[in-house]
Amino acid sequence: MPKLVANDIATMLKKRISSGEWLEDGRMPPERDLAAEFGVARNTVRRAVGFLEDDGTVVRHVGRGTFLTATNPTSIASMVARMEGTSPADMMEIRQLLEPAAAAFAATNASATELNAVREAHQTACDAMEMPEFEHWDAEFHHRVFACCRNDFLKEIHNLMRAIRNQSPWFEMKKRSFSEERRQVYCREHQAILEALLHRDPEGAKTAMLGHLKTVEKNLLGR
Amino acid sequence: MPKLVANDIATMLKKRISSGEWLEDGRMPPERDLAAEFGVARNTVRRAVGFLEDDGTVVRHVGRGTFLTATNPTSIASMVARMEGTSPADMMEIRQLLEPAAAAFAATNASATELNAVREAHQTACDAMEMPEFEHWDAEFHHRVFACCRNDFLKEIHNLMRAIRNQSPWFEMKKRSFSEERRQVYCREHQAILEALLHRDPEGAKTAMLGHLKTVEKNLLGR
DNA sequence: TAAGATTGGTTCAACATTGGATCAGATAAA
DNA sequence: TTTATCTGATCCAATGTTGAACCAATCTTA
Repeated sequence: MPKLVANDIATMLKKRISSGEWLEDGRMPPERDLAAEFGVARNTVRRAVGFLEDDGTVVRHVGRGTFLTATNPTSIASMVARMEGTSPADMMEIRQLLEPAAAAFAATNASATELNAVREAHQTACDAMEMPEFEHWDAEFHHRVFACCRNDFLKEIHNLMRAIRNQSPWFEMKKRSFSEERRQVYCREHQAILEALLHRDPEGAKTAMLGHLKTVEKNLLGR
Repeated sequence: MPKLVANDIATMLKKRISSGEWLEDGRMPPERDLAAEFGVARNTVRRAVGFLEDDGTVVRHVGRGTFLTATNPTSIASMVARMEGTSPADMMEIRQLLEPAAAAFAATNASATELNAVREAHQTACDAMEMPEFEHWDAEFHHRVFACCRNDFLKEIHNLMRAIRNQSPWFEMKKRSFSEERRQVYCREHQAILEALLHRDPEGAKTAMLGHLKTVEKNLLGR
């Protein structure tokens, strides 16, 4: 039987792909380069890459090159797209993971002006009587707490969550669950968080935030 | 050197935009200037700026210039762009928030087949001797732990973190910090996590994961 | 207001790179 | 020998970059 070099090259390529090579832009070297690298004719490389194409590992475009499908550059966009369909239950679970920790960070790290911004958002929310306005300053309160912790990535995750929650199905849900009584509860709970921040009390801020989020979850999901 | 210069220029421009350049008046330099600066033809710059226009980062007006629209920090595209610049320190902080919790979820929620997948990733990583291959199965181990918890949003956040860590500066950093000794330490720590999962021990999984991430942080950041 | 300069929009031809396709010949296994 | 595979080569088609020219909208200046 002949040598089946193409098969070997295909498995080598697969190994290198799965080991993270060419992940940066998802683009493989030209067939001519691979042929030179493996010391083999281009036809053989073409056959090997053809196998990868057959099992969907790779896509080829004339004039452009060969690209990995597993890690194409649209993947970040597609992740965000999937996130947009996040269920309220999942979201609340993650908020209860992140926000208490953020509050604790904030209690130790916040500057005076940042704390002032938090207080201001809290105050404005308490004064707001209309649901959309309250809603906005409520979100702003949480946002400013995140702004206090010195972690940019955490801030961006929160921005992402906020963007998702601002979409229409969420808005409807929040509107349904809104009531004057609940608004007052939220204000009291925000007050507790704020005071813990002002007292530079990480543990207090953490538990106050967690308690608040439990309330929000109960109201939002009705359980 | 191959093609797709326009792609590279587009990502460079995005980076510079999200790093706050040209924020004063929101106006980018003329295409002719950019072409000179990057040392490419204006057509290439036009194509690159065209990409930015496509995803809404920028608007163009004949006779006036090209202007940023991303002064709106809540746009998803700009959030993703900022996340891509996440520092290793920030990333590790968030991993230490999320992954122990995910491990705890996994210990209570995972199905037998999911746990088997985790074990398989662990085993393959332990057997891998090359750095890129170990790296890949290491990441896969963590990924499969996340797959066990029943929260889709959490999974997507982890995908996001993984995508960020797959970018070139991170890869270099991981390569520098890699050593055979550390690989063995990671294997032992993964083993501990896996065993906690198999014993359905949320607290154990949580602390094992946290300990592991502390080790990774120490190795990666050198402190 | 009018003229000129600046800037993005459009088109074109030339060239380089890259995957697609084919063929004749060499090599090795059945 | 027959058959499948690899080699080396050539040509094609699609795509990207370059450099240039010209147009149209806008701004600046006289």
